[in-house]
Amino acid sequence: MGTSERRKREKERKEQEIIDAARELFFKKGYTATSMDEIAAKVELSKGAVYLQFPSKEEVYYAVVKGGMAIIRDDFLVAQKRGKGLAQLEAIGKAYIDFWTERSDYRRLMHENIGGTNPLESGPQGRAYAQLAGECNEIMVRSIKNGIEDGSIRPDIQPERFAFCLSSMTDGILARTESKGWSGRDDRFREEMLSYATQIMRDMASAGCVKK
Amino acid sequence: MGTSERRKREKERKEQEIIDAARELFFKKGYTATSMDEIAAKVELSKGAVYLQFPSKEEVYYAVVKGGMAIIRDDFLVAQKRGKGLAQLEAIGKAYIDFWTERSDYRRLMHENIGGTNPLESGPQGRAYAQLAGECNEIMVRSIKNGIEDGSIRPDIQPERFAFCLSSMTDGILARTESKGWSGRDDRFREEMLSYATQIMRDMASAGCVKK
DNA sequence: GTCATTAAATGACTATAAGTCAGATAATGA
DNA sequence: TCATTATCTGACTTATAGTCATTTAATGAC
Repeated sequence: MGTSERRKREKERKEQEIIDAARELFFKKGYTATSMDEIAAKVELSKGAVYLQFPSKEEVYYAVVKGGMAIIRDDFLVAQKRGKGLAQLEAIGKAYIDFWTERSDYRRLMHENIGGTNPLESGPQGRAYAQLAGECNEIMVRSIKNGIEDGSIRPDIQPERFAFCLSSMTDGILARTESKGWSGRDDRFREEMLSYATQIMRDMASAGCVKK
Repeated sequence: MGTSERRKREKERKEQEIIDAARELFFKKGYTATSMDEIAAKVELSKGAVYLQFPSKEEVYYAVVKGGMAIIRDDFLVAQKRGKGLAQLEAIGKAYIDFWTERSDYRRLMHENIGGTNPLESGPQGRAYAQLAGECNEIMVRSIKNGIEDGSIRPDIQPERFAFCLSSMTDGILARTESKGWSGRDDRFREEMLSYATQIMRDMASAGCVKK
């Protein structure tokens, strides 16, 4: 019988409905302010039924932000398509900043720090999310290596470390300017800082920048 | 009468006792896992009495981490004392990394993201904390300006922006390596990254690094 | 010393929300 | 028709931040 097959599809459709409802609520009210009861109500299910699909609220969160990370990954792949390594890296940097600038919904959600538990320990959705984040990192590292090979990036740059520092700087700026702690500036300020940060790193990576 | 004077001192002593108890518990179990009831029990007071001193758990948090930020500020002031601007900046960077490396207690606590609300809106303790963070930033900016004036730092560096990017990178690395999301490495990895990050920024700021 | 007034402290209570689970309901297929 | 299995329900448990009516203690005027 194709019954179990259909059941599986049913289950997946329902899972997607929950993710869609959660995304909408998370975007509107934030993660913490959204309750599982609200999500359940939105998909017209009981809370128990939601917990049948996701073991925890955190997993629902990762299922949602996974979508954002997938967009970033896809943008990175496009950015990596043309040009020398340095140009690829610049395009990747631009794609990253564009994403965070344009998708303020994802930005707010992804920087509303949850308990900060390890996604790898959260469950399948957390692992899928971490997987995508890892792919993004690999793409960046790949472009840096390309740049070193084609001579557009300084050979003494360490690809993995440089990529880590670069994305950490961006994330640090985003985290700070999101839950604006000390410097309560606006969107303009964030964009300026992101732009300045990429400029610094570009100059740094560029083969044209050497120690005298 | 010196009564109100004594009362005030009493109140301050009690406040300090609460902060001390909270620090110990936060260090041991983390912010989230520590309840106000536990803090109250530790100082042998009722929860209500604790709320007489602090309007919220968050304010207790800021009262505690304020201590860590004060240490950083003091270390920065010492680091700024001698040498040219670039040497000052390097010493500040080293002090920052040393603090986060040596004080894993403060590091864990200060990077266990709370709801991420604005300290300025939290209350007096939050404001005091933000004040100290601001001072740290000013010290860094000051040293960069010193460096530009004495010729040890590239004149085209923008002090405020550069300082912001530098500390954001460090914070970003710390945040990532603390609640290790994708790259579940160890202390060694964090220290390597922090060291690499400061090296990059030093090279960048150095007057010896110019675009060909 | 007495007592009204003010300050300090108590802890039971409220509110909120994540996660559980015994029992109800619905689908399947023999 | 009915046993079996899958799905769903929502009341319940647990945990904890924050409140507040009530009690207790200190103060100082007389």
